[in-house]
Amino acid sequence: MATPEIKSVGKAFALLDCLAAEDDCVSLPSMAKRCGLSVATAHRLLATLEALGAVVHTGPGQYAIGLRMLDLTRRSSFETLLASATMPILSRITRTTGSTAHVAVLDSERMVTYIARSANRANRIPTTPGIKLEAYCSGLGKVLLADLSTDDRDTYLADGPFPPLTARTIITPEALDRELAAIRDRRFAVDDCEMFDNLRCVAVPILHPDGRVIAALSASQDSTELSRAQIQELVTQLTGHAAAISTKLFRRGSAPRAAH
Amino acid sequence: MATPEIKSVGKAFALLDCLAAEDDCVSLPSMAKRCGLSVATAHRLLATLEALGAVVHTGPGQYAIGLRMLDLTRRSSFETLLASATMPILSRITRTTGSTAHVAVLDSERMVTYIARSANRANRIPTTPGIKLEAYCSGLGKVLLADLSTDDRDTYLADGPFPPLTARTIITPEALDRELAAIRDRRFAVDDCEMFDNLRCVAVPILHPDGRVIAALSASQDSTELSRAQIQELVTQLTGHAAAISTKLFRRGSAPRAAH
DNA sequence: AACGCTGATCTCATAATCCGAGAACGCAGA
DNA sequence: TCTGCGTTCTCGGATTATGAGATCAGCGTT
Repeated sequence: MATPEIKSVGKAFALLDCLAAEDDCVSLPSMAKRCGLSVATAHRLLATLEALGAVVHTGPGQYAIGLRMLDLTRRSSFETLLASATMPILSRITRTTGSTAHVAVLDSERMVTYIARSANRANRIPTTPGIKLEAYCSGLGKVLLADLSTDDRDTYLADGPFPPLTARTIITPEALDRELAAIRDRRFAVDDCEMFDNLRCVAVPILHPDGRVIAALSASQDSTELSRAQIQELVTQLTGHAAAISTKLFRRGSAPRAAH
Repeated sequence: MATPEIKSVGKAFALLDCLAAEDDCVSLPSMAKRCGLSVATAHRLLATLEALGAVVHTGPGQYAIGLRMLDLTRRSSFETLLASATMPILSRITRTTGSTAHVAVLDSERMVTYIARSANRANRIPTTPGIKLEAYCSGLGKVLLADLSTDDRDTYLADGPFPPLTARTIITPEALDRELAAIRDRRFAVDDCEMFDNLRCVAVPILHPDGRVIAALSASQDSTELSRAQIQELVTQLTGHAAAISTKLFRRGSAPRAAH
């Protein structure tokens, strides 16, 4: 049998969810009902959470998330979490395929922010965590751009320019727009020596459960070591890893038990 | 007997504390030891937290705070928490003393940011939540300035100027420095019609358990209704309320049980 | 290739912990 | 004073958590 779950902890988080939901302050009985708990149990749990500083009881019918919760997340951010969650997987990709692997997100300026990487021996890509590079010319960037809203994408394409970094760089807004549509269609991007000569790269999206692209995962290799024929297999592998990352990040097991 | 605490929840938070502590990733056995838990128990709790998304197991010896924790605190901030925790107390102050009551913090520009207020009927003070006013001329501001480090205080005093808002406003850096020293000494500030004519105000610090001043609490009244003789009694009341707020915010009951 | 290490996972009987209905309480407004 | 709402408490019964140790899995070493 799988490891049994501590039910009290799940209930405590159900209550915390209620408090974090839009309505700022809720009463104990209403939270109890929403979480399928008896009033007595909800009270005990809230009293415990309050003693721990995770919840503050500010008055009748008023509970709120406490300072302790803020302290616990003070050193965390989506980026650092993504980095630590993906590092082991990046290492495995490098080990099994010989590629340099990257994870990146798109910032508000439409630049690609590199979150983490695992380099192979022949790595030539000058990425360090936190560095920002142009989006239009890399596999990661194109995957991330492909999921922009139509408006945002049009703005990006109109803003240009897209200077050529190699002979194969996509440099016209029209061609880039077609490329992004193709990427949305097949759910992965290929950078065929568009950023560096002789460097091929495959990138796939990392998805939020709601379908949004929240990050991208890529594997790069010298074009002498990654033939076009091998690309599809690499895509399959990366897609699996991307799904694993998504699962790891968003796993959420707390179906509120409906009381009789 | 007082409400019994759900022990599992306390243990879960002890583990979360380990993860939030400086060292980013720790192994299960080391966390178990640090929290005084058996390996089996720690494992069960971590598995539960992982299923809830509160913790991510990124690899052997690597656990980290999960996305769920970020989601729970997304809508919270110290300021909103302070506001909801103090509102009921501000109301009570207004009810029992007839004063207008305020809570405020100092921002990075040394301006007083008003967090919450409860106005009496004759209120003339134009404060709304989030508004920022000068610090040198109010009770709240002076309490907050008094706790600046010597360097920061000197910088503030040197930066000036301090334009007079009434005939009693403290306008020279020397006098303000002396006033702040006196406030540190007696642990409360009085604004004797320094900001508005005929408006007296008493302010006390709200303290972090480590002694730092993190916010201030004030009560203001028309000088015809608050004689200088009544000030000391008001201070006593406010001090009690400030201590109650501090307790409410920082309560922390999770002594890790030392295993035999 | 077998070894030893570290960390993670599982098993199971024991007993400690948690549960829930309902009653009582405190407070505020009608 | 009465009513309503939200909170707090009580207590026996049983679900639930506990912990030592065996097992498993991965990795770097001898």
